[in-house]
Amino acid sequence: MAKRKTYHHGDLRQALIEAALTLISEKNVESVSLRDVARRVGVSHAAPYRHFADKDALLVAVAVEGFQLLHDDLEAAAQNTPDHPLQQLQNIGIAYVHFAITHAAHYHLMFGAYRTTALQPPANLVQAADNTFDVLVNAIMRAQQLGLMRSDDPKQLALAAWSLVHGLAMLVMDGQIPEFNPESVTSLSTAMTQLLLEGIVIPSTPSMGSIINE
Amino acid sequence: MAKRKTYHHGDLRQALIEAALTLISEKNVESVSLRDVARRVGVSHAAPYRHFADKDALLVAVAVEGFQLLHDDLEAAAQNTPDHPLQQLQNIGIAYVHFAITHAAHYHLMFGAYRTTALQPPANLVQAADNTFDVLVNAIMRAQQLGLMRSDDPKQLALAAWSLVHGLAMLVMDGQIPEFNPESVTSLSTAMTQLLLEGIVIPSTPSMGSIINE
DNA sequence: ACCTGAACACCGTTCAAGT
DNA sequence: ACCTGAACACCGTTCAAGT
Repeated sequence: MAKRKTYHHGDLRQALIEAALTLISEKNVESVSLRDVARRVGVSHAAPYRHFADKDALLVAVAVEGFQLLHDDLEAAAQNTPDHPLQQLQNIGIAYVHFAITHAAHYHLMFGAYRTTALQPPANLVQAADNTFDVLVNAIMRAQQLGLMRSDDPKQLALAAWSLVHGLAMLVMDGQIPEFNPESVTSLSTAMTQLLLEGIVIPSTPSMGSIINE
Repeated sequence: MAKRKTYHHGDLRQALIEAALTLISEKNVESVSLRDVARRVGVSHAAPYRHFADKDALLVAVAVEGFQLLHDDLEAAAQNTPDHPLQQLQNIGIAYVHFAITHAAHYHLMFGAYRTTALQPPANLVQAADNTFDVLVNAIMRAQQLGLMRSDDPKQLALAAWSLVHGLAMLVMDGQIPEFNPESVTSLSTAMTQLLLEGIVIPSTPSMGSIINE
């Protein structure tokens, strides 16, 4: 009892972040108010302003934590099959989509939090996203070093992969895809990443290799 | 004068949709209030409820119009090069990203409007999205008929393409990509669609054709 | 330093009442 | 039928005041 009376929570800042995440997971990003979060923590509705400039700043902090979680998931997926870079890359993609689906509200927040007020995302959010992106870039560079992948700019290749899994995750989360049952998501992301790896045109037709270019 | 006094606007419903789109384009989706829209049209803040169940219903109507515009843009892009299905498919992808960038606020609304209250998007919104998606599916089926493309389920192939352009558009709009100047977007979407067409692994290595599969 | 409570200018939504 | 104006229960944010 004595400990808890000390002007609240020891670390109100972190408590607010965790409460926000909990509430967002229970409902969705848009319908969580800053006053909700304060109530949840047991503090007045003005108290958060001692730790965050405004509601957006709190949401950005939650988003940054999300990118760190995603980064760790992707790294773990990469470590599972370090021997085969192409499998590794595909596993990263599958883990990416899996994270988005199982942390839907959090994931949405990660890419839309700042937009309430600011036009550009804050620097630390972009930084956290870049760190995550680098897991992809590194896997692609390893594959290139082994001669398994085109020697294009690895950032370009990684952007294609990121776009694919990000778009797929968004479409699934937004209910735009019929096959939306949680189990089929893995097979779906497996098929999609496979298509990007191999290409969707007929591969073994030497005579048409240049038709696409120009 | 006489005409405009007739209990407002003739078609208040359509006037609200257009005013909402204008305001959303000027600011962004989140910061536009239903009362703003009513003010813009010159009507009381309760008047919209004669035509829409709630704010979400109005936003969904705006989103449906967005999908119709996008559908028409994609069809136009497909008609430009009807002779070569692969070029056609790539042009559709480029036009898709171009639409998203040039109608950023509208595009965001199309994929996030309903989420304020509902968990699943309303049926007419999904229908409008499906019509747009079919432009992609049809282009892929034509390419398949000419033997230019894998004979996988065309919906699967179209989903990969949709995921790619949707993800790319989202990342660009969210400021997550360094190369975000408007001119380079076309070359960026050209490169990305090209990668999906051709694949990102080294194409001409017959001995490793089965490594990716399991 | 850190938090509170009242206050301000807004919301979305409802509903009796007007024409 | 279609719209209004007041009212309700909320917001995000600010700020003097308390400990």
